[in-house]
Amino acid sequence: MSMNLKELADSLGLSPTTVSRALNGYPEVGEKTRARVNAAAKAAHYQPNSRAQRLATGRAMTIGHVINLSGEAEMVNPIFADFLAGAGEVYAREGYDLLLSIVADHEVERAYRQMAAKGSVDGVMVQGPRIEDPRIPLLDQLGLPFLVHGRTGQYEAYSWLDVANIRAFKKATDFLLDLGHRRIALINGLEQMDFAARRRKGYEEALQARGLTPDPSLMRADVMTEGYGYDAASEMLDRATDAPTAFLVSSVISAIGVRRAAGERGLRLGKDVSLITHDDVLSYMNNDREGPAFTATRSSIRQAGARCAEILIEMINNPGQPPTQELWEAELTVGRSTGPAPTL
Amino acid sequence: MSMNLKELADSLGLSPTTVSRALNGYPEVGEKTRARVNAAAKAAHYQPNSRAQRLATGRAMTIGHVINLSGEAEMVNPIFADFLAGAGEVYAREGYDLLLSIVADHEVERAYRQMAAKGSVDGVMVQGPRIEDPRIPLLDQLGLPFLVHGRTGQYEAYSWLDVANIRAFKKATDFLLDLGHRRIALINGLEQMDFAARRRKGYEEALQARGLTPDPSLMRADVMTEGYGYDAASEMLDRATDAPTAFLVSSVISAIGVRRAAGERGLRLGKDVSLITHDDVLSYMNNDREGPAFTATRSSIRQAGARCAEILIEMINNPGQPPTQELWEAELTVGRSTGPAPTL
DNA sequence: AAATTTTCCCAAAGCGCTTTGGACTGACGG
DNA sequence: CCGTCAGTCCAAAGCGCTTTGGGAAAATTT
Repeated sequence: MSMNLKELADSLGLSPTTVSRALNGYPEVGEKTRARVNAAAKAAHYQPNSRAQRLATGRAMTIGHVINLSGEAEMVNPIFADFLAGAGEVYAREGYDLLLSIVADHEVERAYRQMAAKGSVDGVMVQGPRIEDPRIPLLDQLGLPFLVHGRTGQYEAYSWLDVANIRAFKKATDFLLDLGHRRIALINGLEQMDFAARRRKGYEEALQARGLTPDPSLMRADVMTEGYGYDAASEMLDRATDAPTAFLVSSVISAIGVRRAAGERGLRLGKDVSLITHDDVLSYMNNDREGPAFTATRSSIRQAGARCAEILIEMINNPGQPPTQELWEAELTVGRSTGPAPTL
Repeated sequence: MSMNLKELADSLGLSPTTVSRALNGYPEVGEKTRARVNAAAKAAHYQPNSRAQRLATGRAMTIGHVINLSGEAEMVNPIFADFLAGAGEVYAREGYDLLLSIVADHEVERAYRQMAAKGSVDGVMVQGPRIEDPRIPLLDQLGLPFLVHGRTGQYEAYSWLDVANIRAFKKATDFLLDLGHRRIALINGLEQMDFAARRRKGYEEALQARGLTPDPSLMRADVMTEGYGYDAASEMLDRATDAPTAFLVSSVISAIGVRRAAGERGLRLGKDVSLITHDDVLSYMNNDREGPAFTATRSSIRQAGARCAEILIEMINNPGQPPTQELWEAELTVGRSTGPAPTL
């Protein structure tokens, strides 16, 4: 057991009250005394017991992240790791702990209710919102401060940070159209995900603006694994007629699968077939060695995590403010995976 | 604010003592009373305030995971997500919270010291141990129960769970040798990592057992990104003489990079060049659609996470026991990425 | 029927902090 | 010289739970 407040106070000949106030920067304590206390605390490596501190202050100094395993395979979305890294950095700086709860879909509600009832967090971060996401009204009702990374369709008054998905995918589609591509496939995330719906919208709007009708047979939606990208691209590329000449992919991981499918068929990326992917700038999937391999709409998930953490802490410290909403643009970086549509 | 113990007790005409005991299963309470209390607690959705509970019991009911960002790029190792998913499931089942701290290398010690001093965790999980890992003596000194996923060279008396890396890579190398390969490249993890050292040992032992001398120019060690696998394989495959005919890779992610390098050169996996990878069975990198794409030594990181959590909780509940040590075998599953060595 | 034990419950004392409400200085103005 | 007022410090009361040490009633023994 390490030293506690009372022992530290005794060793200084002061009361716990004064020592506590000195350490927490309250004004009712003499400057020489404060200096003495700080020195002694540092020397003794004193750290206030967080369990006691939390009970006394009524604050958990903890932010909750509930991550739901998606699909039957109960997959962990790999972007969570980078998002957490960004957010965790800010939490540490601000003295907050990060409570992580990884649960199956049907356990999510219980996890939030429990966090609220047990008082183990001061606020929660919501990731990967659906178009209609029950978590938003739930958290509203529970009175737990929360920030959504992404947006959801139905509600208005909540705080969020999102990338401009519609504009990003519109821009990407325009880029491919300008290169002469007309049959562009969309390898998207699950349809109920809000970001996927927005990206599809951007894609469709760009096509329609040029008088093209989106072809449902070129649009796929699923959990974005490597295998999914491979399967979807394989099927499309093997078509006798009307195979796509370009792919628009929602994740670097699936893009790798698309590249594999193309490679196996002897198709060179950027020559025989083009590909643009959304790039979350995942640290272990760096798309930027000697120039980006994939042309991509990019927006760092890690920076988003950091900013989300800042906003949420701000919300917790200043309750009762109107919602914060922040929209980030994704930039289109041209890599080696795009080129003019092949002329037959 | 939700209901607290005192209010619940008042509503039942009982003392907080009795209600607490009833809920926690102590024998000093009548059966009818206990039933009444449980019913009322359920009806009121009563959940004990965890801040108070933790202070009173002196237990944090929390396990700490300190994840260090590796390398200059401060990368998040993607296997953490799956490991956490496995462990998190067990924690939830056992009523433990998961405190996640993601910090740069030089902050790791501070993170552990703080957890110990502030009493915010009952134990910690150690991942990715180095050959000489300062965390082990540190945690020993701090008196914090800990479990290591992997092993470390220098110490004896600590608890760990590890896969038999030497045997796994020996088996994989033998498999390639049996196929006639003689120039086998090793695309390994960072040298200071214990698992990487063991895998190299297995690889070298297998070669030496056949009278072959390991060729340093065919051995690489780095953080296992996709780009690293691509670069290493590209360089080796472009050699005018003595290019490898097979690759042994420590991670599916880097294996994807190797595959890309081979593909770009028109080399077919399993025909022109062979590849065996270690497969942590990451959920979003499924290597098992219609038969495994890669021949692999596999061991589920997620199952390891779950088992690690069980062991650690066991250790926390029964202190003073001798260390638990568990060694898992990795199975070699044959996929489509291996074939006989090409005859020139 | 008295003595003992068991059963079931409660009052009160913590857990280690923060925070409220004084109390005691010395300085300062009238 | 007394009253006022900052300036410093402390005692004590929580925060919401668990746990120790009884105590009264009921059950059992003698």
